[in-house]
This record gives sequence, C-alpha cells and structure tokens, in this order.
Amino acid sequence: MPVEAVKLPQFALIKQYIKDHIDSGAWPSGTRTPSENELCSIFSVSRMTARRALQELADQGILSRAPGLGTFVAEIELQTPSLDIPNIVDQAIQSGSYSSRILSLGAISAPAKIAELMHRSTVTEIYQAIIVHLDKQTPIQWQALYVNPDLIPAFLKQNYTKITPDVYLDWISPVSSADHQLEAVLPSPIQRRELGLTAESSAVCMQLNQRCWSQQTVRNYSQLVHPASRFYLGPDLNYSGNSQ
Amino acid sequence: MPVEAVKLPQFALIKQYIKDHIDSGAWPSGTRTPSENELCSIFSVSRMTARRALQELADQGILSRAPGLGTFVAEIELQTPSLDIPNIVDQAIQSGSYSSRILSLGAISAPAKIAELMHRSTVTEIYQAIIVHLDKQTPIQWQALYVNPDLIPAFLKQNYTKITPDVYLDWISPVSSADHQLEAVLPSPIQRRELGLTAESSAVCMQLNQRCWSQQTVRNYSQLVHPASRFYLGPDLNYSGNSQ
DNA sequence: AAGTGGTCTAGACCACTTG
DNA sequence: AAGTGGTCTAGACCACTTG
Repeated sequence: MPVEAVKLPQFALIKQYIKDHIDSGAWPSGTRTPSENELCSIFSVSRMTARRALQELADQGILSRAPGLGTFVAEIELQTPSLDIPNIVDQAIQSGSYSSRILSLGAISAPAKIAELMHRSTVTEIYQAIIVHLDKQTPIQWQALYVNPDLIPAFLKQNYTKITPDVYLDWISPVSSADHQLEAVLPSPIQRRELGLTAESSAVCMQLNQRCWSQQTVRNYSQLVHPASRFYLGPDLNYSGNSQ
Repeated sequence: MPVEAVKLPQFALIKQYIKDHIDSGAWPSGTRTPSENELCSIFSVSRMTARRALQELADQGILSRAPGLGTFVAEIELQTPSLDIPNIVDQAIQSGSYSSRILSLGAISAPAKIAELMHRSTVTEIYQAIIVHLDKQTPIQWQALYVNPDLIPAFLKQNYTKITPDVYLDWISPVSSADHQLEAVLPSPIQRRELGLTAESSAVCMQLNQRCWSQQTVRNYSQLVHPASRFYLGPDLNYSGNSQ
C-alpha cells in the first residue's frame, strides 16, 4: 500500500524550496533570498503567501529580514544553543514505577538566600519539605521544596501518601511561569546516603534550582538534586542525524 | 523630556489585550478566548489582523487552537523548560582578556565511541587537539577537540598562536548545525591540574559535548569541561522578576 | 524613483466541530 | 446550519534603503 501523499499548502512548499537551497549549501550564510515579489512570480502566489514563508523562517532564526534591503540567510547561531530539561519525576510517574519518601516536613525561618529568592523577609516563616523521588525503588531525585505559606496555607496539613507535594501545589495555586538554573555539585553526606551513592567517582550531581510563580508571586522554590549518572541533558548523539 | 510614545500596530494591541487577561488570572488555563470574528468586532480590524494576534500567541505556546472548536489558553508547560548555554570562551574573547594554551596536537586512531559519534570507521585516523582556554590567566575551559580530516585536511599544519583551532575550523568549513549534551563529571587528574582545581569541594565540572556539522557531515566533536564554580546555567534568580 | 519588507483590508473557499 | 480556525487573493499605504 503506497503512502498517501500529503498535500502541502503553498506557503509550506515555498519554505521547503528555501530550506533546500540552504541545506544543500547553495545559499550560504549572508546570501540574499528571492524577495517577496520574486517569490510571487516564481510560485504564482499572492504576496501574503510568499511573505508567510519568509516570515516563518525568519521567526525560526533561519532567515533575517530588513526593510529596504531584503531577506538573507542568517548566520548560524552557535552562541546560545539551548537544552531542554526533562522532568524525570514526571517520566517515572507516567511509567507507573514511581514512588517517593518524605524525609521532613515543617515550618522553618527562611535562610537569607532562600528568603531573597522568594521575595520574602527573613523574619517570616516558610514551609519546607525534603523529598526523595524513586523510580523502581532507585532514588532519582532529592528535592528541597520551599513553599510560600501565604499562597499555600494548609501545606503542612496534607496527607502526602496519595499525592506528592508538587501535585498539591499545582492543585491549590497553578504555576504561571518558572525560572530555572542548573549547576554541578557534590552531594552532601545526607544527600549521598538518600540517593544511594557510594563510589566516589559516581558521586557528582546536577542540581536544578527551580522557582515557580503564581501570577506575580513566588509560589515555591525547589532544589532538585540528581545523580549525574541518572540525569542526562540533550539528545542521544549516537543515533541522531543532522537535523536543522 | 517625556518618553516618546511608541505607536504599536493593531495586532500587537490585541496580543497585549489577550496577554493581560491571562497574566491577571482572569483567563486561567483552558479558558476559551474570543474567536477571530469576535476580535474583529471588538477591535474593528479585519480577520487577518485578529488572526495574526492569536496565531503568534499560539506559536509561542501561550494559546492552543483547534479548527471548529476555538482558541484556548494553553496549559503551562513545565515539562521541558529549556536553558541557553552561554559560550564562555566567546565571552572572554569579546572582553579582550582571552588567551589559550594548546596541550597537544596530532593524529590519533579514533576511540570507538568518538568514531561512532563522528560516523567514521575506527581504522581511519582523526585529528585531535587538547586546549585550555583562559580568561585573565584563569583557566575557564578544558577542550578535547576531535576533527574530521576529510573536511579539514590541513588542520595539523596551522599555526595556532594567532587564531584558535575553532576559529580555523569555522574559516575552512562553516557549521550548519550542532548537537549538544550536558553532563556533570569529576575531572581527571590532568584536567584538574590544567584547570587549576585544588580543593576537593570545588572540583565538580560541567562537561558540554558538542558535535558540529557541515552540511551532512560531522566536522568535529568537542568535549568542553568547565569548573562548576565558573560555569552557571540560567538567569540570575536573585534579581529577575516574573516574566512570561 | 524603484524596490524592499511591515501592516492591513475585505473578501473567498475549505475542513472541521457542534447543535 | 452556523461557527471555528487554515489557507489564500489582490489590492492598499507606509517607512526604509539604494542608485
């Protein structure tokens, strides 16, 4: 049975035409592409359709455009490549082999650094939970969770045997945005024990610092510590091809 | 002198109108936004203009759209936040305080893992350079650079006192795309010495593995090792506000 | 003056979902 | 049948750059 041919809209055909010329090396960086009007003639389309193809490629950073000058193949941006951060806890939950252990739960007076990050004064209390997340009984993440008591007043009174604290937070006050930071750390003795790390060589950890906002307020701050051996950022280079 | 008011185009005003309702919490996730036709009436614009506002917000992931159903405020995506990877060597070069030291330069028979990553057989030779990059005499990056000799045949014959090997590669064969991976590692004794790391506690490193392509061919593979204390991924949380 | 991209209009036809 | 978003047309006016 032959694969059914998908009929592409005209703007997609024009995008493909341009990408083909760039990928083949025929139009290196800095090359001027056909103008909107020229594409209208080549493909017999209206200017809005030709424009859409150029604009979408410009939005992707593949082309750059300047009024009066034209459209050009953009310089490759190796300056700031970006990596997606997978949520390994969500992955474990979806695979059905997730469990967690709460090491501590209570109110503390916020350390100065945490208070500043959460935009709170150091004299007021905040709630703290220390949690170990496991996949198939193997620890995959150690979490220090600092919660804004103004937004989540009943945080300490919940029963976290059925749901995790993070799920409860999302239930009470949904996240509207989040900041992230990543650093490499050596685990503390407690973290090392809870994460089941023994050999010195495998003891390096990736720590993701995550600040979650509800509207204009910091809802919580989390320090997520992962054994480097169980946390890998980026595609599997062994099998990935060249993709633009 | 008053700040000159910038006249925003109409599609931008409509985008702002929608974002304001989302940011204020008036339209939580799942809320249906006004349809294209409704926005036409509200703002007295043509459908293409109303559509542009909705479409650009959908492209950003803020809205999601479905034919026959309407446009909806999207669920917040905390699944795969992404981080930009700064090029600290480029930053040092631009600040004018950059220098480098080449520890070794030569042809080697590729280790199996490197050969596979570069899509080459293990029997053919590849070129290798080991480089330490410094900013104000402080080592900031240790680099193992593996080069495809088919693309860069004269790699070993260059004089790298004026330009770095990476600059030479870009000169001979520009990069068309790149893959990246990030891992946390403990440095080897040699890396530790070259990076000037002494205290055990500060010895953790971030290793960025970067594969650069020229068209359909792997041009080079780099392992970039940074002391964690001099490599920080993400915004400065202390002073960043809530931004969508 | 001629060409470029940026914005916008007032229509059109389509596939899709719902009552 | 009425409404939705997806694609497309053939025009328009504008600010901008170049010869």
